[in-house]
Amino acid sequence: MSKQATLHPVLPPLPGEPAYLRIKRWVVEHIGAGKLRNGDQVPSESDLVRMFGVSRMTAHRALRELTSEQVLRRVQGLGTFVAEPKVASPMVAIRSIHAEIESRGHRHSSDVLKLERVKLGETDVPLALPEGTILFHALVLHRENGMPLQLEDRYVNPEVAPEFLRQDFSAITPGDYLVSVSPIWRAEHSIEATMPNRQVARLLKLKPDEPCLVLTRLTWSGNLPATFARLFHPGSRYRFTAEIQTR
Amino acid sequence: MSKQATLHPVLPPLPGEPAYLRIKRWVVEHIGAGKLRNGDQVPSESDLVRMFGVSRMTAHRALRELTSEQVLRRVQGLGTFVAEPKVASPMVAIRSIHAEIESRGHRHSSDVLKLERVKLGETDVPLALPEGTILFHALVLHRENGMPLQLEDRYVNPEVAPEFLRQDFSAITPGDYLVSVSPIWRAEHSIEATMPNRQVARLLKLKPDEPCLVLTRLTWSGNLPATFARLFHPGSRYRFTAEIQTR
DNA sequence: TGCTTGGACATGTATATACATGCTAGTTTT
DNA sequence: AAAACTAGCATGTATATACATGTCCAAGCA
Repeated sequence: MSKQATLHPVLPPLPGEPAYLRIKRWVVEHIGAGKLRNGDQVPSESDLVRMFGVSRMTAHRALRELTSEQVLRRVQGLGTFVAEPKVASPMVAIRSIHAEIESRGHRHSSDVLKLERVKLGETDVPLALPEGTILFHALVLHRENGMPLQLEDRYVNPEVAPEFLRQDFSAITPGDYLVSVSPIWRAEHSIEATMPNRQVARLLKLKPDEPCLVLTRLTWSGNLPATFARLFHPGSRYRFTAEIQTR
Repeated sequence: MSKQATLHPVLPPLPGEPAYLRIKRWVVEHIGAGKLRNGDQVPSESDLVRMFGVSRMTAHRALRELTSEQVLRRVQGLGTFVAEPKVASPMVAIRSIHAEIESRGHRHSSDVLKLERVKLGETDVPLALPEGTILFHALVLHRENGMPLQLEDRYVNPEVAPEFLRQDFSAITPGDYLVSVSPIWRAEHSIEATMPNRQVARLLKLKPDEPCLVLTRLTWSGNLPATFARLFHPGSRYRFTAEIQTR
C-alpha cells in the first residue's frame, strides 16, 4: 500500500459530465495508465475534495460506486486502495440459437422433425423421473440462411410445460418457449466433440469425417427436472465464443 | 406497471441496521414474497420518506443501489419499477487444467515438447504485432494419471512475460504462469470441434476418427496482445462442464 | 518496558436543502 | 382537431453539515 506522490493533472471535464463520474473516470484512467497499481492507496475523500473542488459527499459517491464495482477496496479509518483484479474465470456464454442467428443479421428457420410423446426408459434420458413416465420429445433442425446449424433433440417433463406439444416450434424455439413458461432454477451443461451417427450427419449435412460440437443441457425448475436437451452443431461451421473484459 | 394498494407493514428494524439497508431489505422481501411483481411500480422516494421516516437522500440511495444491482429499473419523471429478471445466460467456466485435474484427486503431469523463439509470420498466429516480431512458443502435453488430456500450443508476446522461456513448465502450467505475471484485461475464447492433424492425434493418443475439442484463447494485458493459445483435447475423454444456479 | 489514552485521519451513515431534468396529463391556444 | 404550453411529480445531481466508527500512532503513565 504505497502512497503516490503527485497524480495530477485532474482530467479536463467532459461537457455535461456529472462531477462524481468525472472523479470515477479519473480513478479508472489512472489505474489503466498504470499510475495507480494494485494495492496502491488512492486519494482520500478530502484529497478529492481539494483536487476536484467538490463536496465530500460527491467524492464519497465516486469511491463508493467504484468499490461496489470491485475496482477499489475501502477500509474504514485506513483509506481506499486499488483492488486486486478478481480471478475472472473465463466463461463461455450459451445463447438462444434464434437470438444468435438474428444478431448476425441472418435468417433463422427451423423444421420440426418430431413432436411426440415418449416413455422414459425407451430412450436414454437422464431425467430423474420414474421409469415409464410420459415425456414430450421434440426434434428440431435449426437453419441459418437455409444451412443446417443446430439439431435440437429435446425431452421435456410434461409437468413443467403441459402445453409443450401444442406449440408452433417453427415460430419460437423449444428452448425459448421453455424459459418463457417455467423459470430455470438450476442447469448443468457440458460441451463435447463427437462423431455423429448417420441420422445426425444426414440432417446437419455433415461432410464425411466432420465432427460434431454437442452441447448437452439438463435443467431443473424448482425441484422438478425440467428438460434434457442435446444440441448438435457441425464442427466445421460452429463454435462457442466468449469475450471477457476484466475491467 | 400496475400500482399496488397497501404494501405495509414496514419491516421491523434489525438492531444496528442502517436505514438504507432496511429499505433495500423491505423492497427485496416484497419482491421475493410476490407482493411486488415484475414491472410493478415500487413506492416513490417520497413515499418511502413517509413510510420509513427517513430523508429523501436515504430512500434515494436504497433505490439507486437496487437499480445498479439490476433489481429495479428507474425512469426519471415516471417512477421506479421491478426489473425483469435478467436472462441468465448459461456459462461454461474454463478452468486451469492443473486445478481441474487436482480437483478430481488425480495426478497432473506434463511434458514440455517445445520451448523456443519463433518469428511472427512463420506461423499462423493472430496476435496483432508487427510481422517478424519474436514470439515465445511452448508446446506442452498435459496428462491426467499418465493419460494425455490436453495439448497446449501457446504463443506469448515477450513484452508481457520476458522470463517465459526460463520457466519450468513441468512445475507450473504456462497458463497459470502467465496469469501470475501479467494481469489479463481482455480475452476472447472459442470452442470448436475439429479433426486433428497427425501430430495432434499422435500426441493425444487419439483413436482413428476421434475428433478434438479445441479451446482457442486470445488475451490482452492492457493494450498489449499477450498470448494466443490452442488447447486440444481428446473428444472421447474430455468435455467442458458448467453448473448454473439461478437463485 | 509495556499498557492506556487520546488525537488525527479516513470512511460510514444520515439529513435538509437546492436546483436540474424527464415524463405525463390536462389545459389553453391556434 | 391539432399543436403548444404548463403544472405536477419523480428521479438525478450536488452541497454543507453532523455525528458515528474504525485504524494508526504517539504521548503519557504505571
